[in-house]
Amino acid sequence: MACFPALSRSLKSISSVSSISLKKFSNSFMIITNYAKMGTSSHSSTISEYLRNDRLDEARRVFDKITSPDVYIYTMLISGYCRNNKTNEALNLFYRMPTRDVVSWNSMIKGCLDNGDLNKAYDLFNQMSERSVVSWTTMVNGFLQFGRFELAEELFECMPSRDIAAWNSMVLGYCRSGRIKDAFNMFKRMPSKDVISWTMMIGGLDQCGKSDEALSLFRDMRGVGVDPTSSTLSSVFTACANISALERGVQLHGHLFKSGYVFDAFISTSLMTFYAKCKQIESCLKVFQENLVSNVVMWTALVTGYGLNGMHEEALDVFKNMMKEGIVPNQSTFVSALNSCCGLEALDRGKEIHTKAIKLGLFLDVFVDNSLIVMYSKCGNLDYGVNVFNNMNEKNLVSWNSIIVGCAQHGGGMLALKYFDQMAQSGVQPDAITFLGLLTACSHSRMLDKGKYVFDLLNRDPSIEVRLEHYASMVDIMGRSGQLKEAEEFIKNMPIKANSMVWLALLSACKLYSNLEVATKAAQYVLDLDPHDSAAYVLLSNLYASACRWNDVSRIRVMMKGRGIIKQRGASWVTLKGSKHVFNSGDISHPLSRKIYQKLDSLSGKLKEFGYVPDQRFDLHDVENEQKEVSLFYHSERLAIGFALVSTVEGSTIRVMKNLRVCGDCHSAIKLMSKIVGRTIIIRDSSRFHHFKDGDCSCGNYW
DNA sequence: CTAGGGTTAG
Repeated sequence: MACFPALSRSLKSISSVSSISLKKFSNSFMIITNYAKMGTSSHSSTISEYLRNDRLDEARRVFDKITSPDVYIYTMLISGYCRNNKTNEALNLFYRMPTRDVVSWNSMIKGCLDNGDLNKAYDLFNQMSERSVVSWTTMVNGFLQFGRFELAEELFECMPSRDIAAWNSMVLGYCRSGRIKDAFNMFKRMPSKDVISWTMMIGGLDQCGKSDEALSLFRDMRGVGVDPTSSTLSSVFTACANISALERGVQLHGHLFKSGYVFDAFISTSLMTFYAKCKQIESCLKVFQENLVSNVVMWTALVTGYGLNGMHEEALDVFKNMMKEGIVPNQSTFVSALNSCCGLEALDRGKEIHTKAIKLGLFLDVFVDNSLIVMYSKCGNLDYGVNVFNNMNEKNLVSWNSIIVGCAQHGGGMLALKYFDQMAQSGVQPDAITFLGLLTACSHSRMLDKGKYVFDLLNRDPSIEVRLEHYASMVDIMGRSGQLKEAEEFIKNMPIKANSMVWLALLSACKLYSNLEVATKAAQYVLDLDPHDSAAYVLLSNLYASACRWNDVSRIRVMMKGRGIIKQRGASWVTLKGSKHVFNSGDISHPLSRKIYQKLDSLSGKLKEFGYVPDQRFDLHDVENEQKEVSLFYHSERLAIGFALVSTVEGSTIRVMKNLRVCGDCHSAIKLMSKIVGRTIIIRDSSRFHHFKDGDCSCGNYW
């Protein structure tokens, strides 16, 4: 209220304007307009044509030639300036106008609002001598858009007359800021509703996560005989998509189809997304193919649809095809395509798409850049992600979260904290994901004190809900530092009940420190809470094995068998020139197998010279239970590295992905290998990235 | 396209 001390007073005087006088006013004005139009119609159409193409300077040149431009032409130009964020030019013209009508005032007010100047807009509004219902609605909308709900309400209540559009503005304003209850009250209060009112309310409910209520409101709407429009149906299909209401959506789709409904791009796109989210990718494709028009949004929906169904190759094919068809991808398309690169862990493909984004001038788009950061870090190239991040003009919460999480996954704990500092300086408020990233960073870099500090910060921020993931991460941090008892106490003192994830973090730490006593308790909790968590069995079994408690080892194995728990088979892969080369332990199926084994054998000789002694414990009962008879030297990650060594340029970075954890013996061997071959070897295992370089690993040997 | 209210991809 502080900004607008005069509101209540001015509203009182304003509200005395009767709707009757407003009507008279606009009628008489229409005559003037039409008269004026006749004299300058040729100029007016030229200017209009220029403005349509945002050629402001040319429009202005024509305008300047007119000796006495009428209100209509002035207003046209003012609106043109406003649309192109040139409020000052618009205002200059506005003040220069010999006479102003209600439309020019309204245009100017809207322009100020669109360019972020609420004060100026309200100033103008107050200066008006005659206001139409549009003036009021524009101003109400302004307050709503700026989150000034009290002012919007006050102004709305003061309106001398309200039409449906005015009411709809209130409903929409509330919906857009998540005030769904207020929106619904307003909706119910409306003296009469049109299809737009219903549509907005349906869409609003859906966007607030109340998709089922949205669908039942749609039923109500049909019950009172209101016919849906394309907008309504789009929102309805989106609601069906959001709650995977396959049957409901299919029914409606069929019904519309049978009634000969003409599907426009909006409905088709929402239908596609509906089918994609319901895992009906064929139907999604069918809608796409059957639609007569196709635009970038529909193509993007198809790219995303394949991505949602895990068909990332297909998604990228669609991305390629759309460009072949001459459709120019936009930010959203790039976001989806890059997301599929993540799904494929295909750094090369990601780079290609990055190059295309640059060519299309989208390299400073915050959404594209955020996706690039995630893509690069997930595909194993944090440096490129950092580079994108550092060059961004505008960074939002997602940008900061992406870079912090990226650093965390790559073991860059200090870097993550550095970015957190910068984030605070930039004034972006952290959220639950930021803190999860920071805690992961501390855990992966074994930073106990920093971790405690971060956790404390999190707890002191009342706006962020501390979730189980945060607790699990904190347990991880304490556990990796060997504070097993403390971690156990911490879990017992949690304000919310720990789940299996939290106890599993403790169990992992017990494995690291061979603490059977705490491990037994932790394992009990994990298995009680989630009897199908195979990780818990594996950890426990390995713990018993390293303590040579073979009876317990076989007891666990029997238990697993009885409960039908199968350990995942270890696999590692390298993506090279778009193809993925997958290796299992002892694999000899790859065409280059002979060369790979030769390479590894010659390397193992050198490894011994560097003092490497194979750790047979991992051979007998390693974390992934790769076949015992297979020598340690041929674990899947080593085969993948061998492949990369014989297929890539000397000195280049090697990137390997693995589905399980790297075994301890491989970890020591790969460290030395990185030194011997003079290569950086980056391995992403099931929980993080390891950067092997010069005989060392970024994980500090705890992972 | 001289002014106010709704829809699709992310």
